[in-house]
Amino acid sequence: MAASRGVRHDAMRARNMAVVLGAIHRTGPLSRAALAESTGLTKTTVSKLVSDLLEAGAVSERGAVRGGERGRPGVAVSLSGERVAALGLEINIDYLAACVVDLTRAVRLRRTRTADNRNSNPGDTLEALRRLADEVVAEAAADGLRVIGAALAVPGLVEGGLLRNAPHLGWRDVRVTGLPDVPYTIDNEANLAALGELWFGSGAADFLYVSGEIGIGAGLVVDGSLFRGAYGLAGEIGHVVVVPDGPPCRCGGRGCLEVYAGQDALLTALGDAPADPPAEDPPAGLRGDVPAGLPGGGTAGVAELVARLEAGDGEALAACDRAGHALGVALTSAVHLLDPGRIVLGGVYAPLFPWLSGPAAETLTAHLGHLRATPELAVSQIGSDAAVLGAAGLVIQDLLADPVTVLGL
Amino acid sequence: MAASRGVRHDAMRARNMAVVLGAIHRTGPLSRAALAESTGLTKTTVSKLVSDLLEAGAVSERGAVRGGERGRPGVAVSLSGERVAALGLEINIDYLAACVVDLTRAVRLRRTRTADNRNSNPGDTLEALRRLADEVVAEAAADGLRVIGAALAVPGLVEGGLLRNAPHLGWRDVRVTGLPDVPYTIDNEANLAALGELWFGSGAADFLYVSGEIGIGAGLVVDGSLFRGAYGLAGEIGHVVVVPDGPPCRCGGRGCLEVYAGQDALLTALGDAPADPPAEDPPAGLRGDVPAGLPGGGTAGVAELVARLEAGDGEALAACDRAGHALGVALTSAVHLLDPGRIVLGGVYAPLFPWLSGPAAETLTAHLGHLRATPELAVSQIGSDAAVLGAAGLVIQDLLADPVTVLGL
DNA sequence: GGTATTAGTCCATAATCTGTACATAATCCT
DNA sequence: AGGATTATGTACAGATTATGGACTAATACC
Repeated sequence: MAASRGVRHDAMRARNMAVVLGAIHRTGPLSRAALAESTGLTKTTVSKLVSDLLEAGAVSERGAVRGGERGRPGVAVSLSGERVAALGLEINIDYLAACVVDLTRAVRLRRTRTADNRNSNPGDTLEALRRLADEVVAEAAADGLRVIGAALAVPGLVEGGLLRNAPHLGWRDVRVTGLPDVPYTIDNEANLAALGELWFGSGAADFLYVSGEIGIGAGLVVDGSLFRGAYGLAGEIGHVVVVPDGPPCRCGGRGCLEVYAGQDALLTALGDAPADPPAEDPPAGLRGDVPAGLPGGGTAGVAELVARLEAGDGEALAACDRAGHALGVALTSAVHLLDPGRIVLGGVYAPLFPWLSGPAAETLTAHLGHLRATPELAVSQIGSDAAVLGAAGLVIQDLLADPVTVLGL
Repeated sequence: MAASRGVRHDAMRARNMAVVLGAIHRTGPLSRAALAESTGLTKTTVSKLVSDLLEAGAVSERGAVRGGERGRPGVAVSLSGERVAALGLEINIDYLAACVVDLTRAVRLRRTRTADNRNSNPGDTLEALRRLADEVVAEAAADGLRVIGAALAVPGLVEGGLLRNAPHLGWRDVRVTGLPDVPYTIDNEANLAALGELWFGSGAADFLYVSGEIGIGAGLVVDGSLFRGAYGLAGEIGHVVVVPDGPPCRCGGRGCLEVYAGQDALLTALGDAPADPPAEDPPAGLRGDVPAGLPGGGTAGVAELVARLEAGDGEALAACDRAGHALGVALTSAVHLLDPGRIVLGGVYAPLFPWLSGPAAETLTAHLGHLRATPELAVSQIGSDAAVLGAAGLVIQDLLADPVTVLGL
């Protein structure tokens, strides 16, 4: 626990600045008088703070606000999408992505480069990412937007600004450098995807975002903020135990969710590579072949799976059914332990949602019993953009939380 | 999200008061000069704040502090255990408990009344609790201690200060009233036990406290604060799925941890009441009779179980082994989802620790594979007092977090 | 015993918010 | 149409709290 420091007048002012900006952000355009009302500050104080926010380009005046009442009309103050923006970046297994989001969380630019980053050289990949970033920053500048910070999503474990381990990239202990000259942070892709769903998705403030990819990750958002656990490793739902004596998983354990509902398990329905022998003695409800399969290959495979499902292919439907039931078991444990508000399925689960959600919900309801209501199962609204958007959103969040520091007021 | 309010000078002062008191609490006796150094405030400011804390009885001067250095020696300022105290209360299935803890977190009084509160009348039980509370408050007053707040631990679901449902007490929607005339809060027993372990136990700031009782609850502490989930229902480890098609649980689900490792399951080893038919088709590693049994009866049963274990009784050892393995499976899921720092076993698991921890750790390590190191399994240091102590500790915590409000400075 | 050094207090100054007064701009009413 | 009414936003004096340097106090070193 860092020894907390005393606060001075400037901290009080910084706090009030954040309170005013936060009120504008939450409630939408407000007059100075309404801001004074909702924050408990006086009109005088609000006026001074708003004038500084105007100067910094964080807010703008948008003509009169009328409530049909008598008296002088107020001047609406709203977040300005014209001056400052955030840069979101993502390195993933088969692409690089960048986006620019303005202060109103409107997506202004989005750019993706396909690239095979499996076992790539970090230097080369980062150089390509830098070019992409420079490009979008320049385009944003042409729109009058100043990028005030960046965040980078990576498919791996991040600790203290250092990418410790990204198995699918084959990277270990990589320090990211050479990005555009703004403050930046780096975080795990699943975490940022959950935040992306928070800020750009359905708008709920409490949910568990479950992202099916090669592995299966989850990010828990409680009251609008991300739960990370003691070491930042929380949400590893892919290795929750579904069957204690199930087939071995690549993690070294047995019967993990990933074995039943990972991308590879789903794609074995395509008949590509039933690599391992069938599971030994799986209990009822999870019977059937569950090879710890080999890749059916990227998102193309998922598109083909969806095509087969739509065509009513029995094998494909059975694979989804099996995965859905396994997901339901894992979600039962997750609901009891994490108590999420609702459950959002993203990643490859988003296109498969129509076939997965039924079995998953059924199993979940059966196992939850009467202790609590079954949380709503919803599909992610933003699909594969979740992580980049979440990264940009994180920068915006930081700005809203402390505008004085971020904007140098 | 409550609209956050602007802060004024008094909030700045309140914050600094908490910072100063927190520094004293964390670091132990400190001179005013050292406080100024560690908080970043000036000596003048610290002096004024300390003088108010002295007057309120929160801190006391304890003679000179010498570092062997030259110059005028500082006056050590430390938390005062002489003036203010907190009241912890607990209603449980077979007893009522109360304790008084002073500001230094020293336990000054502890009192337990055995009482059968199963399906009791809330009014009668609360009246008995009030008498107990009045008694200890009076005794504390005789010691010069002013009780500034109380917290009550109950075995049930609490929402907004209201006890929504306590199945073992047979209470629903009870509002607690008539306690001594101080501010009080009410919270779930497992949550408060976890906090008790935080403040009165091993001193770790990150852990999952697992409490075996009739049911099995858990409280997750991350960086010194409790994780509650979206609706305050997090940590229900007792109904994590261990075997998807296991025997039915009283919750309506199947194969929950509680079925394998609850107090009743453990006590069936005593041969008291194998009430239900044996489980159908449990997979290897969890084979054996696992009746969703009836009570073997209170802590007396546990004492007998321990006696048999010490005597090397095969049936008892097998029950513990089975429960330990099931616990290991559930903990695997918990570790992946919650990422706790370590795992502390309490409640009836504390006396059974020598027989449970081996199998549990073995299963946990096997299932975690190489993804992460196995968290340390530790035994709770405070046993059955955890919840009352946690309740009192919560009040102390509130005081330390905001001394101005709590002490009326 | 004198000097250096550190602790704690005093007082003038600075930063920020509050509260009242006032100019401004709209609607309402006659 | 014109004045009354009402609400917005700004100006200025006053209150609160922290800062910073000067000053007193107490101890160690020489």
